Amino acid sequence: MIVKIPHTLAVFPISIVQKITELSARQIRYYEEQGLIAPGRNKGNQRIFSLQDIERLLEIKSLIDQGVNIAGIHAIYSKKKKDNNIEGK
DNA sequence: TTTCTCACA
DNA sequence: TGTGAGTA
Repeated sequence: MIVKIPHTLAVFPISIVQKITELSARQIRYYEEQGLIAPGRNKGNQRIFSLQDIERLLEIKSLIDQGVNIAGIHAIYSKKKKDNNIEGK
């Protein structure tokens, strides 16, 4: 049987995200603090990331590598939202 | 053991 | 950003 898993389903702890994105837990938490990502929380107040969160983190990572700062990334994401609105209509 | 928050280098 | 302290 084939089961479709939504990328929005958050189930990964920060240790897994750390390995996949190659970012430090410090950076991941910092980017969340800056509003770049919005992972959920489990009962123990621990962050739970979805595939979408991980993909966003990978994109942020590449941007940081290119020398883009938090403000710059914010600008890029707000622009994307705009583009989506345009193409979405 | 692992993750969390907070504070300091 | 990294790291240590004290928790849950």
